[in-house]
Amino acid sequence: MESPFKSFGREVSALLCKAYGSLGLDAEPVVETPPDPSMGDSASPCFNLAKLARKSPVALASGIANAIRGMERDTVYRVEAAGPYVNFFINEERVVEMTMDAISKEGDRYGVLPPTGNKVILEHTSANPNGPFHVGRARNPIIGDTLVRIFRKAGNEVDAQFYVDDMGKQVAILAWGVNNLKPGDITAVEREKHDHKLVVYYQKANALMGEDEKVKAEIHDLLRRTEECEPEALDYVTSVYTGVLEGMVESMERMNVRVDSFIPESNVVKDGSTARVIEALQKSGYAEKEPDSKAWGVDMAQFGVTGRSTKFYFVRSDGTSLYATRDIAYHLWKSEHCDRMVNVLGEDHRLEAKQVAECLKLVGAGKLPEVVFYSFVSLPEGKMSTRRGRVVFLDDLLDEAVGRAYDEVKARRGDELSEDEMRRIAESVGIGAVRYNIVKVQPEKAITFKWEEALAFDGQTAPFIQYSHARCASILRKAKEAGALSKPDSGKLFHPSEIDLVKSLAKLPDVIGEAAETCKPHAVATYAYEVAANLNVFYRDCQVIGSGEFEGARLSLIGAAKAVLANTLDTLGIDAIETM
RNA sequence: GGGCUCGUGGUGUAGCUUGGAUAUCACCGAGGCCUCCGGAGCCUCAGACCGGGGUUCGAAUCCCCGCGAGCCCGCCA
Repeated sequence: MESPFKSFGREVSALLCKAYGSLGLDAEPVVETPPDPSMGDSASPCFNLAKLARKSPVALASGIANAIRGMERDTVYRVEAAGPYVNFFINEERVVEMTMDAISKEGDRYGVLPPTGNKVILEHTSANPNGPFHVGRARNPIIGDTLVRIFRKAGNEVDAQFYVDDMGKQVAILAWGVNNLKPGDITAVEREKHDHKLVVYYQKANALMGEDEKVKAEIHDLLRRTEECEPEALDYVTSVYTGVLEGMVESMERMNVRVDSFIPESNVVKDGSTARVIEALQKSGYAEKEPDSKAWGVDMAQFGVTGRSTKFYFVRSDGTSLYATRDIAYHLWKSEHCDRMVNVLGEDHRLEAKQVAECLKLVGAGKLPEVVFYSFVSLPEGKMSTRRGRVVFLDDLLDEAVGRAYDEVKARRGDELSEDEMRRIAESVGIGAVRYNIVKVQPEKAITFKWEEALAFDGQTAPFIQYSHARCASILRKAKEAGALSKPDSGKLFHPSEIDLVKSLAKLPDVIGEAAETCKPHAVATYAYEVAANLNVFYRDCQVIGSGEFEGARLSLIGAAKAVLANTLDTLGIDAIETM
């Protein structure tokens, strides 16, 4: 069923078109949201009509409003001319009825859109499995997983894919290090997780490679063998990186991030698709061979790329493929297995993504990926750098957040909750705070990591939203204990705070749909806060339990708000807890 | 040198796609609110569209020129 605001929006446009017609105005109506709710739910400015009709916008507005007042209406309750604007007020009774009805029918599934029949392959994280996540890299799984959840709620079948770079330099260095260095060569780490224990081998091997020609030669030999997909070489690196990957998966799982498929890069070499991509590019007419070399490239200048070098190579002088070549093959494969491709990439991949996209066109791909780029997270003292030891590991951030959440719960409710309950709540609150803090900001904005912001539990944060949800749960529990028998009656909802809350609940399906359409996870984060804030205002203004004839309606409203908060939090991958 | 992205109160941030009325919200700061369903809450006050041009009746929003920050310009990934 269509959401109240969608119906309203369509009706407003239709009414305006009819009014324009009856007044002989040949123009496309403009509809916008007024700055203040007291001015209505939608508005149409009449400035652009002034020239056309040779009348003042003020006169036009009142003429249009008068014309519309005579028309039959459904969700549009009131039409008013206010200066040069025509303001439309939604029929609040209908909004309440439609929304409460939908929520009571659909329950937890309210906000889940009907199936689109589309399959979406959403690639995210795809980090080199050579060490633990730091908070910069953590932006990828959080944005990615939130998008996965958004797309699922928007009615799509989604495959969340992690493209594992098993042929690259990073894993080769790691593998060499693990197999050639002794524990005495490296500095010990406290954490038992494999990604933390193994990354030090990578770091040491990386350093040695720069000093020792023999090491460099051995690593390059290994790299050459993995690039040729020599089975022993691939097994060799795989046996090492799986340990790191396990550690990374563990961190992701702790954050409620789940990947459906791990696709090793070597797949697209083994199955011959990379070779086919190379051939297709060579025949495309846009590629050229380097003289006296097997190397091939496409000059990207013809596609608007500028800079010191515009040449994009897809075959090396020794005839082997490059990372981007294989990435094209991978994307070609994806394009044949889904209706929509979405990638979450760091901003450093912008040029590569452009090169891949242009080449996909050249080889006749049916569709191109939609890419969400995110900017990097830096520290107040500068760029994050693993080499210089200037990093904050994700695991440390999660531990710290959960620890602080634990202190908070213990201080508030230490005497009524069991140790186990407090631990569970702390985990949900701490993890939620971290996820929300990262996802609430537009991906393309750079973030400077500050502990006090990452660990904030009040204001626009996950704990605030979780708290609102728990508050609903608490009221419903209390009502049940008190044996509240009041019948739901949405006709009894008319306090302004009740209406505001219902209006925000009504938006959920639109918010999900729009977030999926525009790939904007932060829109859901903003919405979650809006609902929670409206809930708290309602809570302040309206007594629920013991409110007599209003009790039934208000209990339903609390139930509806709880369902929306739970569903919205779930979309953000944050636990909707019953108590905290 | 060239390109891409970003720039909104002290700090962080929404709005920018599709120009429109008084620019959203949070943190910090100042002041206030529990005999009442959970104070991780609520209320009041203070404070911002990087600069300059242009388009327009109208620009945070579109265009151009600057400035500042990030990222990229490898037969690496």
